[in-house]
Amino acid sequence: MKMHNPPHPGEVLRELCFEPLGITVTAAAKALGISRKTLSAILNGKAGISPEMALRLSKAFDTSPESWLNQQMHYDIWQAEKVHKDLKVQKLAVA
Amino acid sequence: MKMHNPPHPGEVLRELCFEPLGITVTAAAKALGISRKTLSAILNGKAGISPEMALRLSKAFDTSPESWLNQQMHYDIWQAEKVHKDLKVQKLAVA
DNA sequence: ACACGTGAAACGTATCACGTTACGTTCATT
DNA sequence: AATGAACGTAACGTGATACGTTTCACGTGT
Repeated sequence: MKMHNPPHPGEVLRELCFEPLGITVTAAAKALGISRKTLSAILNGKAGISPEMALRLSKAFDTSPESWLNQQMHYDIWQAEKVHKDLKVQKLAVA
Repeated sequence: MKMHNPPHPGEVLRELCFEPLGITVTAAAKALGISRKTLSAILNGKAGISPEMALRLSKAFDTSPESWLNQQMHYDIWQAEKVHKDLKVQKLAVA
């Protein structure tokens, strides 16, 4: 199973949660208890979703922290695969 | 669904992958292309599994990076819930 | 007794999340 | 036209974390 260019979790957040609610970034940041800059960075793909942030989102939107961190994980793996294409690792388990 | 004290991914690594193979930490680190210290820290719960490390493990053991980062994610969430018990967040979505 | 593998600590570097403060732009209301 | 809200962004500092090299102390086997 391949992942093709997974979206940044921040974009998903914006499109799936914030835009439907019509809430401003400023207000949302205040509700989440974080700074506007931090939220802005996430929504614009400049920052990832930390475990603590996943907790906040799960409480605000009545979801699971896992759902947010899973997106972040897939994004991170995809990024890591791009950057570390030439990763030389010896096989340790029998084939 | 609650997670009760999920094990540190490093312990799982040690018990499920390294002990059965009877490989030394030094040799495994060399095979993975990382320092012995870094591997030691992971196996002893002093460091987490980074996306890049998950990639290395997946190549060495013919598994998926997701399986490793998933463990790390659950561990991180559990930790975050312990530390940030009193997280005041306003509900944003309708109940 | 000596060498080797191991765990762990100290130290340095790089990256990243996060906060505060500040600036410029755009848009809407006055 | 002017005021203020909302937004993106930059600078700066802090703390956490991953990673490396070096070093030290504890074992075990030769």
